[in-house]
Amino acid sequence: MEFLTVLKERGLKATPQRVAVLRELGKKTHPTMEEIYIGIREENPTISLATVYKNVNLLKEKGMVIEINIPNGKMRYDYLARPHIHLVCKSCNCIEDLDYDENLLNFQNILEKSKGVVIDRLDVIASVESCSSCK
Amino acid sequence: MEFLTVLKERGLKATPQRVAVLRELGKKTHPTMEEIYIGIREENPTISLATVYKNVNLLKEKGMVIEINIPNGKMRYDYLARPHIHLVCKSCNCIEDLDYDENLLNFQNILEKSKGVVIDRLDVIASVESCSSCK
DNA sequence: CTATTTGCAAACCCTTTGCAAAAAT
DNA sequence: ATTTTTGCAAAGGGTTTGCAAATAG
Repeated sequence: MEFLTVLKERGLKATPQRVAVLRELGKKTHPTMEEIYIGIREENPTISLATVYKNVNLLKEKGMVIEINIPNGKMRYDYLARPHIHLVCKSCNCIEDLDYDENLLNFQNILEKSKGVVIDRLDVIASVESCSSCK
Repeated sequence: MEFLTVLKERGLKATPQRVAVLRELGKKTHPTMEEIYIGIREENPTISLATVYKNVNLLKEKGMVIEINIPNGKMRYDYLARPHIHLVCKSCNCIEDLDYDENLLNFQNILEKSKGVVIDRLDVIASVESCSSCK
């Protein structure tokens, strides 16, 4: 299993609960804490919500997971394979992952030069009222 | 006063508390709910925190105020004169407003065309570890 | 005069914490 | 054997709500 290696690399113990959290986050669903909890409970009915919180936060600190802070919505979480941005639809609540494009990289470079800073993190959330999959 | 007109246009009553909320948000400080409350109390010591919440949320619904959802930080609010993006510094907690540039507009256009959507809102938050004003 | 808004306190999330038992290395 | 992690229940923090009194238009 890929996750076992990834955890070992960061010096984290591979408990069944932790692996389950990673597995849930690995699905392309961008779940909330609650949804991760509910998802895991189907296979591991004894996991506690507190454990989910602790693990997601730990994985976030280790840079393996990011928060997606959707306008007027609950916090969602995503397994971070590589940096990407999010397209969220207010009608069907779907979230699509998109790669950075050239324009966004240009934007970032110009900003870094003009302000004399190093951008550590660029959160981009594009919100639409309805998308192609919800009509 | 500008705010009185703006409120009237949206059919909202111009209570002293509401005007004070707008005045606080008009400062370039990107305050939290608590900070708005504390700021107003200096002049209007009887305002309640609940009233601040109610007003900020109402102004948000009416499109006069936006939330700024900073990674790992409290929610901040901003009087929305015209759309802009935010450069936040983790060291000094400052937030600088920046205008959209050509690259960002290109990015938005391309995304709209390729996905067949209309972007209703584009939240861009660039985070830096330290900025020019905090060394 | 009527509809909205305020302020208070209680209720309501969501999230974190302390700690003893369990599990991983 | 040592350190980390779990699960529980309680505490914490921010936000919302219900309602009577006050205020704006």
